[in-house]
Amino acid sequence: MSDCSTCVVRNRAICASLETDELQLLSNLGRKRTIKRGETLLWEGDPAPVVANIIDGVLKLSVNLQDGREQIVSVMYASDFIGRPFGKESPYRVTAMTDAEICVFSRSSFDSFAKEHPDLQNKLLQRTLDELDRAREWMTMLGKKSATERIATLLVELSDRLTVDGCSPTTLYLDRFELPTDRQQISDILGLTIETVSRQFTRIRKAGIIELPDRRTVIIRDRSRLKALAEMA
Amino acid sequence: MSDCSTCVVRNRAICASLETDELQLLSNLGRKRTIKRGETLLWEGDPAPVVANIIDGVLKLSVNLQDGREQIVSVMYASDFIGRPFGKESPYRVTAMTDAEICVFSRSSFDSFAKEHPDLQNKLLQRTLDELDRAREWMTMLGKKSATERIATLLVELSDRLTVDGCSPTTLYLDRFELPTDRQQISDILGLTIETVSRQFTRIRKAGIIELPDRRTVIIRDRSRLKALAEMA
DNA sequence: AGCTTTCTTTGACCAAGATCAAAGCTTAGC
DNA sequence: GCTAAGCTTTGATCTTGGTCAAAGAAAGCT
Repeated sequence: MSDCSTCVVRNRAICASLETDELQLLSNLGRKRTIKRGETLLWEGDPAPVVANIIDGVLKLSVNLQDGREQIVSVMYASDFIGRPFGKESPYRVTAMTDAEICVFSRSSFDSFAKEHPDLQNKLLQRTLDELDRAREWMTMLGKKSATERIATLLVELSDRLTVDGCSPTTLYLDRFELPTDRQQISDILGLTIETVSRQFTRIRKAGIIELPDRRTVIIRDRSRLKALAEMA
Repeated sequence: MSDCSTCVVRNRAICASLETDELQLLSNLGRKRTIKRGETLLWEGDPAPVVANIIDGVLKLSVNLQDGREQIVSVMYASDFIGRPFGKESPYRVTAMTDAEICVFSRSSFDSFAKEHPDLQNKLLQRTLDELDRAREWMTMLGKKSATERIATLLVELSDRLTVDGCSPTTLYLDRFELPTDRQQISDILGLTIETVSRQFTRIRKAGIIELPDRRTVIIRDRSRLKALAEMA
């Protein structure tokens, strides 16, 4: 890879745990790669030959049931870490929701590098714990929340995580952002159908809480009411 | 703590990554503790002062919404690791579903011990990754599966994880086991209501797939059909 | 541009599961 | 043993969100 020191996620990705010279070593193992929207990086059941950092773009992890149903189990953003280090195969499919740029490592070389850099491993552990917390929050949504609550929750999360550079130390929420995906995928994230998603968007829009100038753009007009919707009914 | 070397989960818990002398050190930091069914070990939002290994019994992690709804986000069994090492507070409540025995460490002492034992940390990372996989499988269930599929999935999982000693190398399934909990909690695990859970139990029983000699006991009569139910419709 | 394809919205209807209510069973206490 | 307090099951009805179908809008192509 050319140069980690100028990488836009240098200080947010797991690489942040490394000193300059260690970073150089890791840098030799990885390479930058772009993937097009819709392209699948890892298939479920693959020996999962790679792990990666997301430099830019949005990717999804999904579980696909045999009858064609798909559940998106995670949406990953810039600086997130992708893949299954140490042993196991990837139990889910990893697909780009937008054009994306990632920094790829072969799993075996990453594994052995990690084994020798406890700080990196510690960072990875903390990230995985955070990811687990996020997954469990999502479970609560899928298990207990109504359609309206789910849409509101997703919009709040996106306006939080989709910040242009993502690294503002104070939490910066965007009031206008682009949905990284079409209605079908939103429904797969939320465990709803496309029609229900559409109806709920219309409902929240008519209530004056959001605006939808075009199919991809969301403008939040009343954040506190949106948050209230996300929390209860 | 008295003696790790005779601990029943010695070879399955994260302690398995330690040599005898290291184990002795860790052993000095921890202490055994019993908790009664229904007792809560950690509250959400707590500074989460402890982490623990489960020696025996079943515990649940739950998220409680303000209006009283509860979603159980994980069920933990013997040898599982509980708590949030490194920094963050516990975002969920940890409660015993059965009487249980656990091995507790103060978080600060565990954290510093872990920092000095990369093998332990590596083990913890692998466990967390596994736990993340489990959580995401659960998400698929909550997002996409029908009531019948959910019950069947839970029964298959319980018959797998509730093995008496849990350490058979070949996968041993139990055909007769005790539900660790009442119908209410089953419904909170599955994202259903208590009535739906009851009706589905009746349905599967009448189909001859399981028997329910009393409210807590389940006997699996036709595992392949149960598994088929768990996978699709 | 005009035409096709794909995505989104809206409507009418349906069904799975929730809610409300009551009756059976267990369990625990006296 | 008897009674009271919980669980659990069953039934009747209602609601939310799913399904089926068609009309509108964008985006792509020639």
